[in-house]
Amino acid sequence: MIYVPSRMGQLNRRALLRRLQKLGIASRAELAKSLGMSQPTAGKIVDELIAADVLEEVDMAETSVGETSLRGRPGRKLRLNHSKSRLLAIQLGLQSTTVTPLALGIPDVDEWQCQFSLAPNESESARVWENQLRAAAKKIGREDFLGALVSVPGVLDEQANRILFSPNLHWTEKSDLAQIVRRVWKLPVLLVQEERALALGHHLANPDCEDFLLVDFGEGVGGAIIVDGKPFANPLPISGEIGHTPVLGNSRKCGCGATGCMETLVSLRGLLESFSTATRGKKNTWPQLREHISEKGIEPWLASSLDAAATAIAGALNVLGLRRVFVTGSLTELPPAVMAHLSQAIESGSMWAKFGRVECVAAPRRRTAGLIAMGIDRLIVPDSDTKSFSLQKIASRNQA
Amino acid sequence: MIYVPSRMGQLNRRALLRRLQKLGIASRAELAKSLGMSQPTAGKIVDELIAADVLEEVDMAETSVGETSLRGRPGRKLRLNHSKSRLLAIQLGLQSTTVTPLALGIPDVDEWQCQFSLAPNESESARVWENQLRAAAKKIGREDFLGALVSVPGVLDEQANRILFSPNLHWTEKSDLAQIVRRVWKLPVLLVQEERALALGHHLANPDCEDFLLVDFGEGVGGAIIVDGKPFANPLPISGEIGHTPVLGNSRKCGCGATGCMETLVSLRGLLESFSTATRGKKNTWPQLREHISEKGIEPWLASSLDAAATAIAGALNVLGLRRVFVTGSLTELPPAVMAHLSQAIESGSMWAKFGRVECVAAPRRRTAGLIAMGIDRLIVPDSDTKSFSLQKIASRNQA
DNA sequence: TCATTTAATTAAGAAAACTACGGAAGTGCT
DNA sequence: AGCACTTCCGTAGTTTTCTTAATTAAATGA
Repeated sequence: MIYVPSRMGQLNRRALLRRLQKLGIASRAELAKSLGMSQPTAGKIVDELIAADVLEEVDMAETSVGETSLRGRPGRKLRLNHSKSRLLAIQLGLQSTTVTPLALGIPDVDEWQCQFSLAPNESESARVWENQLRAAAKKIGREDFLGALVSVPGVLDEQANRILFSPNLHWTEKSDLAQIVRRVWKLPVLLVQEERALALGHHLANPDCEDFLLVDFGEGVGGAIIVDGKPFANPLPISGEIGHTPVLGNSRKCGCGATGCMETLVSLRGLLESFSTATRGKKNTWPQLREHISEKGIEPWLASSLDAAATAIAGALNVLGLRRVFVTGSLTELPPAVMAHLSQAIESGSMWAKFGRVECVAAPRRRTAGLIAMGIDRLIVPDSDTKSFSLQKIASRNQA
Repeated sequence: MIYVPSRMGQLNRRALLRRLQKLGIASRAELAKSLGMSQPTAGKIVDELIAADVLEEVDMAETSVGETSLRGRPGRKLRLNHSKSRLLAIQLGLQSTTVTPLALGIPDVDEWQCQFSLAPNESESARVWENQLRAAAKKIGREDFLGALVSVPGVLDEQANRILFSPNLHWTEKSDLAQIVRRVWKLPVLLVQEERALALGHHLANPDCEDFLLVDFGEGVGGAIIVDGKPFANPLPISGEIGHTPVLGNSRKCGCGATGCMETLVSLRGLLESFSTATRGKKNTWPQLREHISEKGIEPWLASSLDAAATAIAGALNVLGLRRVFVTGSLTELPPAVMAHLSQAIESGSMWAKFGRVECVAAPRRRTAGLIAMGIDRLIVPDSDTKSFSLQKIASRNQA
C-alpha cells in the first residue's frame, strides 16, 4: 500500500520526522515541545505515521534510556519503524550491483541481500542488468515497499531521474535506469547520486553534524555537501564535483575529458600511477603502496598530491563556509599519516581555521543509511515542489 | 510607524513579495495566478503591504506596458513603493563612509546623499565615526525608516550582527557597529556583508538570474553566492571567501595571515606587484597597467595570475553546481582581453562546460540595490527563524 | 491510598487559506 | 451608444489545520 499523505500540513510532518531522526527515540510530548508545536498536533501526525508503518512505538522495557524525567506518566517512545522493510535499495557499482530490502531504522553497516556482477563492456548491458534484477526480485520476494532507491555513480539529473554522464558506466547514460527498475518492481523509483547518498547516510548516522563536506576517494574523487542537515542542491544537476577542480601545473588527462583534474592525482589509479613513477615502475599495487607509506612515510610525490587535494577541499570549505570534512574510501585505508597530512594541509588553507577548529576525519561509507534518508525525504514525506505556499491547496492536491 | 506583520501567513507574504520583485510590476490577479494562490488571498496580502507603504499602485497611463491581456477589465498594477524612503543605507568603505535614504524601488545606479572620510589609523575611530553619522543624520532628516542597513567589509557574523575579522578596518572588530548606528537613529540595524550586498543587488536588478557566483575584485577578492534567488548561507559566519583559496606554488603573504591566497595575485595590490616585477620596477600604477595590457595583451605573468583566479572560481562552480559568474570591480576596468582570458580559463576548468554553457561576464556594483533586497527580506517580511512551522503560533508571536 | 506530575486524547475555537458569486471596468461588435 | 464578453477585485461563507483548554491515563512517592 502506498502511503498517501492525508490532509495534515506537510511542513509539520516533515519537521516532526526530521526531529525524530535527530533524536533517534522520543515521545510525542518530547517532539511537540522540541518543535514548539502543540501536543495534539504532534500526536495526530504521529498517529498517521504509525498507521503508515513509518514509525513504531518502542517498548521501553527493552531499551534502557535514562533520559526520561523521573516523575509523572512516562511517554510512549517512538522511532522509525525498524521492524518492517519499507524500501528497496539498489546499488549500482562499477563491478557489481547489489540489492537489499531496508527498514527505516539506521543500519550500523551496509548489508546487501543480493549481489551480482555485470561484465564490463557487455554489449547489451541494460537488458542483462534488467534480467539480473528480475532474479533478485524473485529472491527478495514481494513486500509492500514504498519505493526503490538506486545509488548511481556519475552526474545525475535528479529532476529527470536520468544519468547525464558516467565516465565508467557509459551504458547508463543511454538507458532509463528508473524505467528498468520500475518494470521489474512496479514501484516509484528514485535515482540517488552515489556521493550524495554517502553524505546523507553520514548525516543520518550522526545527526548532530548538520553541516559538512564529504569527500569520497575511490575510482574518482567525489564530494557531497550537507548544509543545515539537508543535501545542498541547486538547479544544475551537478554539485560537489570536487574531484574535477583543476590543479595548476597538472597535465594528466581526466576521464571527464578535461586536463589537470585533482582526481587524476589522488584517485586509486592516480595514486598508483604516481607511486609507480616514484618507484621507477617497481611497485604499482595498492597493498605495496600501503606498505611503502608505512615504511617511508609521506614522500614528496605523495605530499604534493595530497596538497592538491587539500587545496581543492580548503577552497570548497572557504566558499561554502564549512568547517567539517568527512573522508571516506581508499584514503582512509592507508596509514594514518596520510589523513594527518591531508588534514593539516586543509587546515592551513582554510579561513575558518583562523577563528576556530577545522575538522577532517575519516568515516565509513554508509550508503544504505543514505538511501533510507533519501527515501524518507522524498517518498514518505515528499516536499511538494511548489515554492509558494498555499498550504491548503497543496494538501488537497496531494489528496487527489 | 513600524510595519507590524499582522496575522496573515508569512510564507505567502514572502512568496508574494518575492514574486513581485521578480516580475517588477504585476496586478493582484497576476500574482495570484503565478503563485497558485487564490485571488482573495493575494488581494488581502497586497492590501496589507500597501497599507504599510511597502507596495504602491501604479497609474497604468504612465507606464507603457504591452503585456496586459487585451480583453477584460485591466488589473491595477502594483510595484514596490518607489515614492517613499523606507530604508536608511550606510556603506562603510575603507576610505569613506556614505549614507543615503532609500525607497524600495530598484535604483539604476548607486547614489549616496552624504559622504565623509575617516582618516585611517584614527585612534578613536568608533567615536569619530559616530559623530560623523550624527552629522549625516541631521542632513538627512527624520523620515520614518523601517530600519538601517550597513554594508561592511570583512567577515561578519550575521547572527550576532558583529564583525569578526576585518583586515583593513581593524577597529570595527572591537566596536559594536550596529549599536553605534542604533544610538544615532534608534532603528533596527542590520549589518550586511559587502559582497553579499553586491550579489543581492545584482539579483534584484536581474531577477531572472537565480543562481550565480559573484566575484568582486578590489582591495581583496571577495565572493558571494546566490542559489535559488536567495543568498547562500550557513551556520558559519563565513562564505564565498573565494579570495582566500590557496594557490599551489604561490608564496605571497596574505592579509588574512595565510600564505598563498589567490587574492595576493589578483587584488589591486597583487596585480600591481606582479606588474612592477614584470616591468622591473619601471611601472607600477593602475593606469599604466591598463595601458600596458592594451598594448601588449595578456603576458605570461598576467595569464598565470588570471589562471589562478580561474582555477579557484572553476572549483567553486564545480562544487556549487553553478554555471554563471558575475565579475565586478577592478578587473572589469581593464581591457576586455582580461575578462576574455579569465572567462576562457574558467570554462576550461568547469564541469558544466561539458554539458552546456558557462557564463562569466562583467557587471556593475549595485550595492544599494542589495541593501534594499536585504531590507525587504529581513525587515519587511522577516523570516521567523523557527524551522518547524507552526504557522499560527508564529503569527501570534509576531503580533505580540 | 492519594496527592503530584507528566503524557496523551478529546473538544471547542481561531486563523488563514479556499470556493463561489457579484459588481466593476475594460474591449469589441453591431 | 448599447450590448455581449472578458477579466479583475472584493465579499461571504466554507474548509483545513492548528491552537488552547479540559479530561483521562499512567506513573512516583509520602
